[in-house]
Amino acid sequence: MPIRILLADDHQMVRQGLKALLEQEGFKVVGEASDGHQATRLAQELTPDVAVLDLAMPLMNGIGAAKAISQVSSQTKIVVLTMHTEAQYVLEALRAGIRGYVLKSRAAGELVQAIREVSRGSTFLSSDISDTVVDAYLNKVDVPSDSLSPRELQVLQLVAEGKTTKEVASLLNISVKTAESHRTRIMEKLDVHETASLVRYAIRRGLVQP
Amino acid sequence: MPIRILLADDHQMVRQGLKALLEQEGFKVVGEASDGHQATRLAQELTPDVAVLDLAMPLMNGIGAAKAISQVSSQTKIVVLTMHTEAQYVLEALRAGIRGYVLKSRAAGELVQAIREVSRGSTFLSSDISDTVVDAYLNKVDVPSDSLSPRELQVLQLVAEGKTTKEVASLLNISVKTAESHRTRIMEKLDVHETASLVRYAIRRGLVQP
DNA sequence: GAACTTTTAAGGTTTTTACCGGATTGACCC
DNA sequence: GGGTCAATCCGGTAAAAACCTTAAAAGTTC
Repeated sequence: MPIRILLADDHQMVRQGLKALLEQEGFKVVGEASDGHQATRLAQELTPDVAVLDLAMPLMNGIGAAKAISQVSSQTKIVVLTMHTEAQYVLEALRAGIRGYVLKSRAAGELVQAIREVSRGSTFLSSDISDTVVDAYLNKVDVPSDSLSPRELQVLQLVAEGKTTKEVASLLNISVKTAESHRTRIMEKLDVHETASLVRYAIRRGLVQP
Repeated sequence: MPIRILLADDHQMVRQGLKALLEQEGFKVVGEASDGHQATRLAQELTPDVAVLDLAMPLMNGIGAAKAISQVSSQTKIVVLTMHTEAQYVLEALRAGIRGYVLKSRAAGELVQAIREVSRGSTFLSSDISDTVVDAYLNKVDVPSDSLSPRELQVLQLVAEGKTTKEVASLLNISVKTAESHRTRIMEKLDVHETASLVRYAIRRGLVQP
């Protein structure tokens, strides 16, 4: 029985390419998503063996999606696929319980390997990444994790994507007033006072792409 | 005889995926590059029928590579592949003589179609691209300049730094209304509709730090 | 179960933006 | 010289968004 895969990347063309590669390797791509929300819904519906998630996705990024998927489909293993080598991203992913971290700049064989490893309970990190992690561990460089709650991170990402408060509210199924409250609290916590600073912060945190 | 293609994208994994897709369609991928310099060298050496170039590449971006390739291999037609829908990217590409502009967010079929069109001398633009741009291009109307005026750059930077319109006005010794109209004009030119997008654009242009 | 954080929400006020308009200047073109 | 056009400047009004204050469930921690 082939390994069943959910593929999430915001670029359809990239997804189709990866799908072609994975199916050549004998995997079965059972679902495709272009944002974190969709990925979560599909994971719940399909309970795939492995979810391959891009880190940079609209509405909900890869880390958020990983957490959400773990809740709705605990047997689904997660592989993150990204262009980012920085320790900050890697460590955040590891803290979120992600067991596979693969760079888009590497050969497709690494993704294949990662999927095989995580699906049998092991871990896989692209080779450049291992050093980063080891270094960070040895030096005990604890990345300053912001004190924002999950919901706040979600709201922050949407704001940084340019969504109005009204749109944020509707996307999260909460009232406009609640969305405003989240936003206010985020600004308090970060001690910033305008949207522009929020956007720059979100970019530094890797929640959205410049 | 199959259409001979040069594929340039800084992510090997994406390249391999696209290669798989294109070869399924009967194209022949004769070369792969991970930056603009390499793409130019390979184009000179291989004289492919079509070069598919990512816009965001290290060392030399897609536009630069397109110009260089036109010089060293004039019969090579160029298709740009990118995630950017904003008017200024499209216009810059069109001015550089690029005849195919395809979004990564669209289906792979669009890339296939684009390659076929440009290789027989026609043009192809992904459908999501700003209507005004397409209109302007197709009607050969004078292409609206995407380049921001000095004043507009100044305003953009201040906005991206988090200054309120009121502050911008006071810093530049103009009325709030004038600052507003500058900002409106900037947004028109860039084809964006919220502050967040302005901030991200300013960061990409290096006007402000994230 | 007391203390705390998170998430939710509302009412009232202030600020900002969107959309309409116009004026002036300077550069460029025929 | 007259026409055109982009850049810069400014205003009014209506709508939208943000801000301030308050607060109540729900969940966590100790």
